[in-house]
Amino acid sequence: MRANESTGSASNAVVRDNSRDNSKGNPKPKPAAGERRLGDFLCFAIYSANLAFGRAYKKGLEELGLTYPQWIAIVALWEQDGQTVSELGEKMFLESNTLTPILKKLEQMGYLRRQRDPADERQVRISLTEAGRKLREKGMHMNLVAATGLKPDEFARLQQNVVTLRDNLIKATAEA
Amino acid sequence: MRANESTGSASNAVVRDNSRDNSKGNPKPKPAAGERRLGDFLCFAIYSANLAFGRAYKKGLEELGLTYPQWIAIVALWEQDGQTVSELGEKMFLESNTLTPILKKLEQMGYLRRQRDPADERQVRISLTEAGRKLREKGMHMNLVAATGLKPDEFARLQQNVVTLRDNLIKATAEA
DNA sequence: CCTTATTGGATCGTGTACGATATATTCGCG
DNA sequence: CGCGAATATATCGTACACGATCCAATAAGG
Repeated sequence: MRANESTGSASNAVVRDNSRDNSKGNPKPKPAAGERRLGDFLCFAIYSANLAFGRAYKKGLEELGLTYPQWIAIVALWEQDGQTVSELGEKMFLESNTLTPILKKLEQMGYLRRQRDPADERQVRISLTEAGRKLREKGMHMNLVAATGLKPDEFARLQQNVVTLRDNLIKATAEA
Repeated sequence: MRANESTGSASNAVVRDNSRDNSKGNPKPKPAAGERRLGDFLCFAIYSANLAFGRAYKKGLEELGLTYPQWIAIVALWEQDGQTVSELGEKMFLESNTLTPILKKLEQMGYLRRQRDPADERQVRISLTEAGRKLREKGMHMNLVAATGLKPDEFARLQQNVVTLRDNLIKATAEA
């Protein structure tokens, strides 16, 4: 076994502007100065945080027999029933090509119904079944606030910042 | 005939019992106590922000002929060459089952080499080729800071908060 | 040495994401 | 009314994520 790198430190973010310590590993020899490392990318922070959320939710969702996007769809439908696919897609930031398989799966599991709108047969309206609503209740207990290690006000502020970030990105992307 | 789809029985009219008829300007109808709406979930904010980042990067990455995870791998390898698959996985928060196909693709594209470590043939060491390093240079210009609509200090603080959140989640998940 | 356990990657199956495309339905306009 | 454009959803191909599992190479223990 090689001695030099069997337990490499996980990525240490080095934010240059307000260099906060977070020094827990040993610094590795850096190839160059002045270039951005992985830890400097906000997009990577979000990306990896999303993976981390997925893993944190996994256990609770397994008990429900759902995946993460499936669960989000249930929550979104519980808020308002009878949404069309594209309305749901707006909420979830997904399009029909992603949403349709998820919805078909959930329908097959008996948690929702998909039916063409008689007034406009192009549209499909989604409504939770009784089982679907029950599922939403059962998932109510899943609360990861503690796992985030954030105080309630930090939690709320961070969420608001991320939402703003997301909306700005979408706007900028649409304009470009 | 419609494409295929069996949207279930036709016997049920679309019932919109909790129809909150999203007319613009209405105050948000209050759900029962303790019930969180989609917008209240930090995990959903992160999830959708990640989607938004993917879309924002898409254009720039297309010019490089890379996907988002492929690009992250290039950046991570540029930081330190000769990493093993699992070391790279620690940085990217991915495991071999996800990483191996990505690395094989990048190898096939000529951006990196994968070779068994002679000292321990179980390990595979990854090193960027010249083309791979050039690619990293070419991608250097991709900068979405402006698109985030955040001031540099806000950007840095948000990133640090997300990193902390991620690490707390991982810790909490590992402990559970 | 020989056997067994562990480790590092790879493979497989399922489920998202998403661009490109297909198809059905409705709309607009002559 | 008829027909092309627009709309809403579905399908297809590619590429992640990830649990489960397989395999080769090494470590561990007699």
